[in-house]
Amino acid sequence: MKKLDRSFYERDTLVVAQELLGKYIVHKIKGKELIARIVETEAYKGPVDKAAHSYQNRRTPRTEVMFGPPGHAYVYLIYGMYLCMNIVTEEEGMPCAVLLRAAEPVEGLDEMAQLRFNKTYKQLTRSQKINLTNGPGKLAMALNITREDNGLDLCAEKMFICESDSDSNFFIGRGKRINIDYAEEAADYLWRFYIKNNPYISKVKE
DNA sequence: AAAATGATCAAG
DNA sequence: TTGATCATTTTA
Repeated sequence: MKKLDRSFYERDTLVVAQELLGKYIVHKIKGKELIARIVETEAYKGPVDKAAHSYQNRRTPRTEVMFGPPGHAYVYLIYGMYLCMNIVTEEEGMPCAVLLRAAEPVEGLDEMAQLRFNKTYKQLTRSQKINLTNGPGKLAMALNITREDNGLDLCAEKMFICESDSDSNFFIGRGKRINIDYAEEAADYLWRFYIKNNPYISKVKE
């Protein structure tokens, strides 16, 4: 598997969000590799996007990493309990990112099961296996992503994204982003992307 | 349907 | 300093 380099991320956020589908996120943890296949993403284009934390280039301690170079992790706490994993995109100074919303567990299944449910993978119910990484907070928990990972360079060794060498044969679905009702007209942008018919995409309320 | 839970940020 | 808000998940 070949690691993506910085030029992959230094492009339009909508393109990066779509092209991240089917790629593998790898997190090295205590000599083990936790690996999951990305199946759902959302684009956040700060300068023009009312849904983004960095809307109108709002620069605060939290949004600072999005102003930095692409290919870094933007990790933040949401609802007081869960972390969301994003990847900074576009050129330095453009506060944009892609939220990783869901993935398909590939390697390190026992570690993920432990992190999510404090069980071995074998002990999980069918429902729990599906629920390991099918939402942004769940994904971050299963991959052991923490606040310390905020700002981490994803072109380095600890955590990175790899090309899929197989299974890049899928259709991409597109829809409105989730839980951004406050964002007025931006709430209707079709900036959420997912692999059609993949069982690990997040639950969407109708 | 609603609780859990705490950082964040703009207003006062 | 305060308090509303929140790119969610779980439980009931």
